[in-house]
Amino acid sequence: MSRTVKSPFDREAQYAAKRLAVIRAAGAAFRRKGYHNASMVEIAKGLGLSKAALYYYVKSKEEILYECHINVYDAMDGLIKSTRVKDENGLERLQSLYGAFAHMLTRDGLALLADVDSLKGDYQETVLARRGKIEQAVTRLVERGMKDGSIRKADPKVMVFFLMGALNWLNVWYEAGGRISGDEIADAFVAQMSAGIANGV
Amino acid sequence: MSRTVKSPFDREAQYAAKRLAVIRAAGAAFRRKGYHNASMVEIAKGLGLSKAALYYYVKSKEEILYECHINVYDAMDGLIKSTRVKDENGLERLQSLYGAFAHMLTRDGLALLADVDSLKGDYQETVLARRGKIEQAVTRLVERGMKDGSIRKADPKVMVFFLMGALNWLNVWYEAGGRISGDEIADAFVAQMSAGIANGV
DNA sequence: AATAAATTTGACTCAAGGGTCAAATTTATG
DNA sequence: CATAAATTTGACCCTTGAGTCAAATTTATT
Repeated sequence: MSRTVKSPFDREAQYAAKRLAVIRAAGAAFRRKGYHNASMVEIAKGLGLSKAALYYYVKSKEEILYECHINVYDAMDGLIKSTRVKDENGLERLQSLYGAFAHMLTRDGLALLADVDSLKGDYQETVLARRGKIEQAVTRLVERGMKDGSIRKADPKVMVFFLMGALNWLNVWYEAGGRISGDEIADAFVAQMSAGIANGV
Repeated sequence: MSRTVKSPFDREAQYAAKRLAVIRAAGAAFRRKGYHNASMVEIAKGLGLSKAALYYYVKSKEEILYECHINVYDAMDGLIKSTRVKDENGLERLQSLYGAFAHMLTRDGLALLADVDSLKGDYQETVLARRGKIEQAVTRLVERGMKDGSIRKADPKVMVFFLMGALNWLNVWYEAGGRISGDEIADAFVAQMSAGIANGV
């Protein structure tokens, strides 16, 4: 029926959607087997395409990896903004944000990849910069909490690395549809995170 | 001088020492650039050798990666044994162990590598099994703590993954000789770990 | 149906890097 | 010193996998 929508927008949208599908599929493969162990042919086959077709949507394998990273960081940036609530203290905000992170990472499609080393030049710089931004935002929340007394005083950087580590590791062991649901993970992570840094006074 | 010690032991010891040096150097490179981005030629050059010489000490690149993993797990097993103290509750034991882990990982030479996916067959199975053993040991401590009341009740597995994540991430961001010392890291990690899981009742 | 644009592909090129080997070099031993 | 064993190497082979391209196929447009 309305299969033939012809707005000039349609073509681009179609292309963008397929491009995204390529990136998602590749990302899943990267997560499962690692960047270098997942070949373009495999990824293509998984989508019912030939390798050459992938290059119609994408410039290089490295670009795919780059996009995978950026997609997660975009999502995280979004969560940082959306969990910004006026009348909450540092700890409360961090709880919302951390829970949102955990929740997002347990949904299919988005995963924190480890292979930053496989990116070169600008790609790597940009990704590291983006990751740095996220860490900064989290660090600011922690510092805020230390000031308002909701978080105990300690080295904020180390605290944040500790917390981000748990998130990064999440994508290594967690598999969707397993014994534990994403919601449960998120709750457990928030609990453990906040107990670890809350001010016990 | 006593440069010419000739016990039949000497030759083997020499060989073993060099072999270990190869594995250490490779491990450092793997950590810095990732398994696939560190070439055998590079590793060899770093040791003032040719690539071919490496193969006198080692069967394959994969074997090196395997040994790197095993070395860490051996060390961890050692720490598990040495921190086993009779009259301590679960939380106290876990504090000792976790601190020992963090301390070890901030010393040069040993690092938790991420590239398990690059191992095939028995290599991978063994490494995963070893990692599993470590996680089990930690999980047992957590469960013990839940029974003796020192650790709050929750899903032990998730708790442990959270904690192990922080350790795994450690090797990504920590660089020896930086702003913070290994001891400080260890202390901070123990504090945050135990606050996160301690029983607040 | 004819034409043009968008997709897709098979077949190919090419570089990188792991691994091998016979020969050279160093080190120890009678 | 001569001989043997232990190390090391340069040159080479070979597989894997990323990326390319002209041609084929599918999808829209007139």
